[in-house]
Amino acid sequence: MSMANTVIILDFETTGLSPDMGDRAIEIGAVCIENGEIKDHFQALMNPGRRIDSFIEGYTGITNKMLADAPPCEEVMLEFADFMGDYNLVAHNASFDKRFLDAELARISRPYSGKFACSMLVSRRIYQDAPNHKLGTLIKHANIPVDGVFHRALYDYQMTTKLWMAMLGNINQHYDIHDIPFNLLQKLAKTPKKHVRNFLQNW
DNA sequence: TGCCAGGCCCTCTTTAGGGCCTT
Repeated sequence: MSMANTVIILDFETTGLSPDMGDRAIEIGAVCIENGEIKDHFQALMNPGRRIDSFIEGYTGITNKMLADAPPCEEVMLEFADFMGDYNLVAHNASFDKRFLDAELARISRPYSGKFACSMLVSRRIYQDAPNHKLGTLIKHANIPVDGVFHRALYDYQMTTKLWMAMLGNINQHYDIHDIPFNLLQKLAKTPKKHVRNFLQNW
């Protein structure tokens, strides 16, 4: 198995926007993708040790009752740390998920060496004419079918996975780049939009 | 329902401000 071709796509639901302001993770959903195929997944609610407000209940679909029965953050994050290992990571607006991953893993003293790529930054370059680059909008823009009942807390990581696969397929198809390496996607996320075509054509 | 934070990105820019994304 090649580590370079394996990535973990993840999504956190949290009590708010900033771990520096005391916010905690309340759910983690993740998929392990190896050579473009889903190999494993991880999904768990976690109890942050205090009640969440009604906005977060409505926004995520996660209730205080659900969290009361969930194991504590520390227990879930230990299991997730084993799941993610040192693989590279993908998230939609990765700077957000990275802050929470760093904060939660620091609490249990679990360092990791995987690097992040951001599906939102890549989408701003691959789908430059999308109305906006919210996850739900991109799913519609790319004509990606969404199966099952939409429930944000449980399905965002699956939609991110479908979006990520669609963007890899787009690059593969339009630029004939096979076995797209992780560092291509990291560099693409920093490439000025007007230079994206040249960047990919000259890869 | 979001004022919080932070990185990206555009522009009436770089001696800055504000919108986009994430919960």
